[in-house]
Amino acid sequence: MKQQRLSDQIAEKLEAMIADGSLMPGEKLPAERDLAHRLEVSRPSLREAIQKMNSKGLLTTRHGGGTYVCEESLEPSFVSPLIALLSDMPESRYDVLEIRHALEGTAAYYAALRSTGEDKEKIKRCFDVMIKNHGSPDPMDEARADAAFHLSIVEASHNVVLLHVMRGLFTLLQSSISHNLDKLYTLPRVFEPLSNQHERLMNATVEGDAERARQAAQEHLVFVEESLQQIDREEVRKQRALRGLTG
Amino acid sequence: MKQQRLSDQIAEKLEAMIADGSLMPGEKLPAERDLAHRLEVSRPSLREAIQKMNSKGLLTTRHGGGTYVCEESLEPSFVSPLIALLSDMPESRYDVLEIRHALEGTAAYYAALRSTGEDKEKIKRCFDVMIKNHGSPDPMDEARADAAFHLSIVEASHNVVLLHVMRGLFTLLQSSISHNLDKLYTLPRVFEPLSNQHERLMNATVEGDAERARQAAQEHLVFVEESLQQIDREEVRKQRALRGLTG
DNA sequence: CCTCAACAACTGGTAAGACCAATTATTCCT
DNA sequence: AGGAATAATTGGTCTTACCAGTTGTTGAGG
Repeated sequence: MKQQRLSDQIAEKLEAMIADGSLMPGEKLPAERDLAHRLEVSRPSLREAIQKMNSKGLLTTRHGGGTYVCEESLEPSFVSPLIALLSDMPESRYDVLEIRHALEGTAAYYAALRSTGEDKEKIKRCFDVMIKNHGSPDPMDEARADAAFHLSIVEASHNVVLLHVMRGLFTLLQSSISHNLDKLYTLPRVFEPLSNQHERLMNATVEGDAERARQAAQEHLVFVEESLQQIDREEVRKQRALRGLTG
Repeated sequence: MKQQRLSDQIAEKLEAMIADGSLMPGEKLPAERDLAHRLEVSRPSLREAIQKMNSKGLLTTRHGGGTYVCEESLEPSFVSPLIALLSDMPESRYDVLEIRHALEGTAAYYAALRSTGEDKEKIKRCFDVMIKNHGSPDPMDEARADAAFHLSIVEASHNVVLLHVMRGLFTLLQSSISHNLDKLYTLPRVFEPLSNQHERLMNATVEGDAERARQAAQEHLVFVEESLQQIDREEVRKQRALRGLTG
């Protein structure tokens, strides 16, 4: 019937890259000249596309600074109102874990079925980074590496909606990590089994054994949940001891 | 502290002219070269402004024909950009179903364990509304009632994060309903089993039988997924037949 | 005199190059 | 080592030119 404007095609391509996760929220786009050359279009055409996405709220541009994928408006709509809530009631962390328990099994299952060679390499890379970051001075580094590993598996499931949901959940978790979650990464007796679980999950996924992958993910989450509960219980005991001393 | 982009200033000026009636809906704008000269700006800048207003739905442009003020525009369209992105890809409906498949089972499970008497009453009310709305002139009514029913169960699971996630997913589903999803509610041979599944899900939940509730939810989602695939296949076949007639 | 096809003059679409302005990273001096 | 001047990078704008559809005119043929 008709041919689309070039700027529309460009915008569409960029939007698809955002939707399928190739472009992360907050990520910086290549420079206009660079990107125009790589997409084999002129700079004005690329600019028109960027302007359009800009007015849609998908990109933000700072003069001399660069163009970025907008993160606020791309946040899954459920996270922002929840962040405040989550820091007020720490027990809702278990709510997040319940959801992960349900979702990560499915993610691992489909990742085992659908992952490409590229996906598998990324999963292995994330695993290595996670191992390397153990014992880092900042526990957040380890938490981020952990999240990146799990998200690489979600990405390999090739379910774009799932990817955005899980990203939102991890954002949610990391924004409230200061409570107790960081302890999970520092306790030595926890790290060993955690690492083994991660390895089993990775192996089952890259080998394409869907059922084993789902199983591994679920066992992992059960362990995390139990460990957290234990940490919380110890925390409560410590608080009580302190109150005993002061009162 | 302004330093507004020139293209934004131009767009603003044009929007003001539309707002105060200087430019009537349907009216043709001067040619780009002409207008650029009259506004004392370059043509690329003017074009960027036009592109932006184009993506806002304020202007329409026909190659070689001219640029016109859109007659009837300004639908609210205040959905999140992410939702808009994902709505454009029809296959994301199946992504949503995969996630629901994982989540609703868990939701039903915990709803059976944790729901209060008040929760159970609300679930029953939503079920009745759903039955009553069957055959409504607007299929969207039925879709909304369906969503409300499922959300009432999620609510009864007393997992606030899960509730927010599922709300987001239903928004996503409803925003892309026009594709095929509405057919799901209109086919008579689909309604009966759908209704039975809903009833089994409700009964298991209010009776507190967690495992049966999870089972019912999962069977329901499997059925929905299969039905949708079948509808899509029929749609493809119909399109092929049409092409056969015209070609 | 009317019809219609070819042509000419718009109009928007794309491209390339140049220069300005703001930001960011680097380097050098104190 | 700290901070200011500077160089490199990046977005913002302009000019020019040419391509591609649309529209209106014109002129030849009925």
